[in-house]
Amino acid sequence: MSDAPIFSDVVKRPRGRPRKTVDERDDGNRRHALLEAAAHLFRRKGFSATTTRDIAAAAGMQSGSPFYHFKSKDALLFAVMEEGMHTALNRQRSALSDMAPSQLSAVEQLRYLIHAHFEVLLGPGNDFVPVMLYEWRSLSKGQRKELAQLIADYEALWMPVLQALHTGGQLRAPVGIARLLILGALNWSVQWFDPKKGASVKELGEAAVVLFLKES
Amino acid sequence: MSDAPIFSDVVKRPRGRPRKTVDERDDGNRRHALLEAAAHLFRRKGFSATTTRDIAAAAGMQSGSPFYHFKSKDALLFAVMEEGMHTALNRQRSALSDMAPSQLSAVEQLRYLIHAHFEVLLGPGNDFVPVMLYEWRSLSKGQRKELAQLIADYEALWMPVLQALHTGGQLRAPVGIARLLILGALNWSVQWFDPKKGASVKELGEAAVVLFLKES
DNA sequence: CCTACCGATCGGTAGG
DNA sequence: CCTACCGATCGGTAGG
Repeated sequence: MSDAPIFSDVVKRPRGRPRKTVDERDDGNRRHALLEAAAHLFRRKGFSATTTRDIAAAAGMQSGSPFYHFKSKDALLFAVMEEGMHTALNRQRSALSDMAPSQLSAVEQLRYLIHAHFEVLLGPGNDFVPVMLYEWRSLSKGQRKELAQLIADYEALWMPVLQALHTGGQLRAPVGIARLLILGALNWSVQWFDPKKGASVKELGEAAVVLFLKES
Repeated sequence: MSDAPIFSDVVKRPRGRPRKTVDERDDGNRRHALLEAAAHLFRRKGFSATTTRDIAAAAGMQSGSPFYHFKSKDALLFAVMEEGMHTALNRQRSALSDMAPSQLSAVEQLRYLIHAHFEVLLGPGNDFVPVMLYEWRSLSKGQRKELAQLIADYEALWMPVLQALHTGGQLRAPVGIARLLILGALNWSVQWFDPKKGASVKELGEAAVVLFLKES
């Protein structure tokens, strides 16, 4: 057997995992693998109890490598939450624009908002939003302020619908408090919802609609 | 002034903080000071981000002293949660027994349950129940199992009331899901409630009653 | 309940 | 993105 390499590029990758095609290059791919791993672990064990070594291992890297992609553990948490909020906002905006042409009733609009909210929250493989909901205290003041804008945008989508329901008599509680209580009821579901038993996400959404509205 | 002690017990306490009366002895006092400090810090920073040194300092002790009262940091967390659940259960049971003689309507019973729940959750200086609600994942399997019984007892107090409301047509969602959604709406309030602004605990309770019931 | 301490782990970095 | 490593911190303990 000859020691001489036949193709020069054989020499060029002596170590590392093989790369199937040119399109699978590491661009933002590795970075996002870290985000997925971080979201999963932050949710399961909490931010503080998760080590950057855990995250690195889950993404198939060595212990120091996450810091090539993120400045700090904090920055990783922030990036997870930011992606979670963008997912939720995009999902909700497309839900609202879908129904704009048909001019649905306020009741139907709330139904859409609730179902979309549950889907983002409880859908398979979406750990980003739960982390956003349950690790707020781990953020710095500056990070909170930045995310607060996205949260305000999200809540603003609900207000006109709730206001219309209040005016129409289907929602009797004060609108501001109603929003907090309703979103709380929905958000708390990440603590107990189990897709493998009990109600489905769809059934859960319908139960919520029926619970909050005087008629539906 | 004579150097000779008049009472022999003056000699018996050469060091330590002065003790006002015999009744204020350290018995379970120091232990409970640790529990209070732990509850406060676990709530504010989370279990994992709180060090046993933080807790010791907040209780006026040295770093190793908490382990004289508790076997481990885990045991401290468990004790905090257990006390939280006992507080909630006792509060709710006395609320229910208060109204038994007068035979209130199911609507009034739910009103009592909701108000009592908010008071325990949002009342001043009660960090025990919030820790119970938000640090569940930090417990071991065995600890979870032990607390699950107390939680089941607590939830069982709500079921007959919700069932009666469902039968009476004031609550249309399935009773099991309704309980989860309602308690979720209430529990989430620890994330946003601020006694210094917005609604009071009482107003919040009334808003919740009005939100969930078809008539009230 | 304090003093003094240990072994382990953790976030992060230099230099490639 | 890996190797090798540092300084700091942490839960817990022995012995009083």
